[in-house]
Amino acid sequence: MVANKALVMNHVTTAQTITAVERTAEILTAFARADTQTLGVTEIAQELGISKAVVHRTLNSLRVKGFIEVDPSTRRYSLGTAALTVGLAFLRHLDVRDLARPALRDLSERSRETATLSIRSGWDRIYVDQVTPPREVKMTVVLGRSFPLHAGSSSKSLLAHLPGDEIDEYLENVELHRFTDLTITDPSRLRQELAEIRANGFAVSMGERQADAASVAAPIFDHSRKPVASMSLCGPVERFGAEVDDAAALIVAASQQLSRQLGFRPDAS
Amino acid sequence: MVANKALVMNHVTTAQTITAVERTAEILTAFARADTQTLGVTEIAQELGISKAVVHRTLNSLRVKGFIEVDPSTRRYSLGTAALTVGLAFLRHLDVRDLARPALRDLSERSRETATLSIRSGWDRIYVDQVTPPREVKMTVVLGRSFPLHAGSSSKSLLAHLPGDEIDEYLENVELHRFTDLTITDPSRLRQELAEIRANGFAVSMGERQADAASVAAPIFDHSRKPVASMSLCGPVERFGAEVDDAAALIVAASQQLSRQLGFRPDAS
DNA sequence: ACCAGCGTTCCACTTAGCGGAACGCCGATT
DNA sequence: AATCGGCGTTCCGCTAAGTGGAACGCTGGT
Repeated sequence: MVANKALVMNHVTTAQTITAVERTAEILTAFARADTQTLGVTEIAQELGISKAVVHRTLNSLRVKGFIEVDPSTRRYSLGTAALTVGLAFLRHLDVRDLARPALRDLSERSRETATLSIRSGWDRIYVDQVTPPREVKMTVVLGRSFPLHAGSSSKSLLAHLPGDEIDEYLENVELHRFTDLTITDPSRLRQELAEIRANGFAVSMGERQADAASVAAPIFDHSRKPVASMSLCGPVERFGAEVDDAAALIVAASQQLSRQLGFRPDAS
Repeated sequence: MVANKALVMNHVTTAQTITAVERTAEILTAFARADTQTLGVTEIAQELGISKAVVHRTLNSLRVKGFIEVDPSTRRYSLGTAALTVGLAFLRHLDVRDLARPALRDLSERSRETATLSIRSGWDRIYVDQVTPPREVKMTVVLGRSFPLHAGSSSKSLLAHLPGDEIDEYLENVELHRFTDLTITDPSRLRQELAEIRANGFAVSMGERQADAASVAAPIFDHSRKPVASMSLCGPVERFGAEVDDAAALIVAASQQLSRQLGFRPDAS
């Protein structure tokens, strides 16, 4: 017999999560976010609003499993090799990366600039690969770092090709964080820009995410016609400005071929 | 029963760990170890001996934090982008990798074989980088995968240069797992081999870890004279057999230079 | 010689979460 | 179409596992 569920409802809704696990995830993420290699117990506890005792025990548990290492002399903690093993396991199953590697090399060689690959993850994108040219002045991105979908050409090219309702959702829920003076923070202006990007087939950014960097990007679609990744060419803004048109042609051709390799079929409907 | 419990309690109270955290680590590691991209709840629960309910809630918590993704149609789980972000953060702070990159390229180009870099982690080593030659038949290693310190040339070259008491500890506590027919599983024969490796300055393996692969490796020392990493050249056993001497000379020179760059100073004491 | 602030440990309290069992759903089989 | 095994998911009472404030012992800076 099924009891009356309404009666149970005044109880706290049964959380289908475990706080200790979420805290673990947050602590690991804190190490990834930090610009210093090591973190201290108090530092983490304050940043995440957890008691020192809990942070310490969590770090200890992670240390036993190899996700965290501790320097016995300084008593400061850093990421361990198990973190690497798990991260690279993710990469190993990322087909688009292997597929894009030759294209990135080719793009970088032809343009003599940096070629990057990002994948979408929720309202973010993440750099997963790059090929840099053999020049003294060049751009380098941080692999694994995530950025929101409104700033920079890679981001915009992904956002532009999402279904309309998802774009609405993004514009309604995500604050358009200002990275530089040139970041587009006005939703209606961003909408206009996205329409242009769809018309052109590529996105351009001149210092929207990083002041001294310019880039051109185009999306990569999978078999279900969703934009899953994005390739870009990028470089220092002073010299890349003149290269935009050539770079755009290269990046569009390369990304279309990759989409086809992922099973994407353009149609007329 | 009650008295028994009290005894167990007394023994366990000193453990400064949280089981939920350790389980989390084990579940993430299970994804890295699996050869399939996705895992199911029951599958994980059985492998790790945890109840399905707990696995489900843990996965759910990790999903919220981006470490795990779920395919709604198949209800199967896979690693998420946060795992990548954390793993690459580890890599970002790994100085030896950046330092070794040019050397790996040079080694691979000169030998026309695969050059690899491993770092030590406890009683294991982990591949963190490789450069492969542009040939049809070549060797490729799985980055992020860990192997024990007794099998293969990279492993042996690290083990050989540990302090004597640590070698003893390894031989006493770690079972010498047999990977192939040629894996050295006899402790005293391994000891002999390690002495030879120290005398030569490099280690050789012909199919000890993988039947059809051969390799030559030399250790990289840091400022405190500890072997922290190892470089190898490796290839298919039939053709690499003839190249061993040349490869050994290359790898020894390169590894010694890297050690110096890490602050290692050889002395006569 | 002195703190200030760190990482670590302790301990009584209590609540978070465990897990056996039940549920609903899906795909394979007949 | 009907069956059914096995999956992921959810429920709920019980309890041991974990929490966190406070105390401790270092260590490095002054």
